[in-house]
Amino acid sequence: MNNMIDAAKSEISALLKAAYDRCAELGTLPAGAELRGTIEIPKDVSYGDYASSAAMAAARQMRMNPRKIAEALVSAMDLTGSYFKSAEVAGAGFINFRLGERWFGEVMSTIESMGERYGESGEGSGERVMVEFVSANPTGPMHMGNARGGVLGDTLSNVLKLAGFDTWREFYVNDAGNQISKFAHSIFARAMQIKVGEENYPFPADGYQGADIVELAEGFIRERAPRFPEGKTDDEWMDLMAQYGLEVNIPKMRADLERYGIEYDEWFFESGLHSSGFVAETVDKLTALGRTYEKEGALWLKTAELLREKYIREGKTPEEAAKLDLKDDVLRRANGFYTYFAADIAYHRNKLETRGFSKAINVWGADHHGHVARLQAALDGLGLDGSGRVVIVLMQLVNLLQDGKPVRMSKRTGKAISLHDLLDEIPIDAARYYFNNRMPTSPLDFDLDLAVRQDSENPVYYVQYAHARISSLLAALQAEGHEVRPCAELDLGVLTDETEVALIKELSLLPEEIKLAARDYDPSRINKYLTELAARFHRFYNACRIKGAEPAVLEARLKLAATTRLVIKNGLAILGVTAPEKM
RNA sequence: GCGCCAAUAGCUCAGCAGGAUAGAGCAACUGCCUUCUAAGCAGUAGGCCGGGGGUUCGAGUCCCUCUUGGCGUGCCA
Repeated sequence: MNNMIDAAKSEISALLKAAYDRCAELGTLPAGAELRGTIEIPKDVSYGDYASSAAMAAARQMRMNPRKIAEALVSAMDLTGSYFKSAEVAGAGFINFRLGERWFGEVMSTIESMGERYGESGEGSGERVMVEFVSANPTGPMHMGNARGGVLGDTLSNVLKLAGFDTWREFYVNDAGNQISKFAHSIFARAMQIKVGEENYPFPADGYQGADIVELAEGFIRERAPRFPEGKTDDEWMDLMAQYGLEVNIPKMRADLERYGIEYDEWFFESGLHSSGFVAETVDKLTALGRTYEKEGALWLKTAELLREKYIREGKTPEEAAKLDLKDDVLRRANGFYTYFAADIAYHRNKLETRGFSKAINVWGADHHGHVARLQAALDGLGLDGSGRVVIVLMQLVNLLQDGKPVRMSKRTGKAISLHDLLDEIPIDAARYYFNNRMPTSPLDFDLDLAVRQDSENPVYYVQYAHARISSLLAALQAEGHEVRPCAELDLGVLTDETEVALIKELSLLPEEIKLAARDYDPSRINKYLTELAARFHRFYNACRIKGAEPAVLEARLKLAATTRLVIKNGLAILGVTAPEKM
């Protein structure tokens, strides 16, 4: 088994069950009970390595004092050949287990045999899931929120893959709809201003103000239409401008993301859903299912009805559901165009039905949370179980700070700091670590002055330093003729210092951390884990010298250091952060 | 009004499907390099876990309620 935490826990379950069966047979405990209770790792090592609360959980059912139950179980327990060297009763009825040499040896040999794949598990059983993230509007540069979403989506994809899911990364390109029309109008206005003078042509009040729009207008005239505005209607020009703008912007986005270490399996274009008729077909299907109605020339989705059904399925009473203040949504405007919502329903139908992903996982900014339940309910209405299969990871927004004060960001006024600029300022490793350093649900303050600093203030260096330190250590010992040898040739039982034991236990946690990060859609756990792992190593390093130790101890410690380096490297790889040999 | 997310040390945040004495980093103070990288380590100090009820053998964690803050509630995306 790769996950030595699971291995230890399942052995405890088996030991407890065997002990209980024996007790029931002997009559020391009442028969017919089911053992429950948690098995956990106590915070305080003086309580052992694992603790079971089974006796306390069984107290009521057996009508016995929990301590008496625990004592009966422990005295009937046979630890011979197990991972544990002792089990004892403590506190109100906890059974505390202490790990023995066999378990520590297996942790080391598991990591050795798994190598770069250590951390993998089969939780996902190969299930195909899509992670859609960033999906920024291609009408301008990506901002700090996209920078966070990019790291979150990319890292989450890595975590899911290691947890056994067949993961697909996708960028949804919103190349249709109102934003694009506004984009075209903005470029058109800038182009006119170039031709007739800024004061002679008004810029639309809701247009994109950024300098990038002026550049697009200049580029368009230079490369595509030196004679603009002659020869075509305004609408024709605008179509060409939108097309040109996307042709320039999308490769730029792709390049910025690649520089950031993010690559997608697919860039999926919204326009394709419209041109293939899939949006219209999806809306028609909802209509055929009786889920729409017409009002004031527009076609509406009965969102309120769908949401009430969803909430009742999830446990609300019909009375509670009836009280909620819910609104319907327009799918097709009075002008005949489909809304973004209609396209989004079609897109998710495409993910789940056409392409058959078992889950559609989306990283969204928290400001879109109002759409989560609506989208799920709409897909429920199509019979696709949107409530179960559409997972939205809501990410709180980024507050940019400079000189300790918030910087107001707005794409419309062009005052945002772009991802592109950020990557010019801050090392990729620091940015990737920093943006993944908080749970998605927690707002993130991005302190420009702090992130720019390339010193120990930046937590990524703490982890990287441990890796570099080990690398140089291994090199120094290699120069003296000491090679890292396989577990089979070593006596790892000599690793008895508390810092050594604590380090091995920490090494065993990576697969478990990945499993939990995947379960909770929270890759920031990996940052915390790596910080803790690095801390355990630094403690070991300060407490135990390797050079000059007894040969058997030296070799075991050398192996421990090399194993730690591998685990740090695997962990940093999940984050897309490099593991330097030197610092 | 309704809905979503939050509230834990001076600051920024952890707290793993409810477990034993609530943790880390930063900031403050004290120590540790003639020996493997001091971007490191050891230690001191710092808390009615927003208030109040409830469930439980046991609550920072679950439920209800109140208070405060962020966000949302478009024929925008």
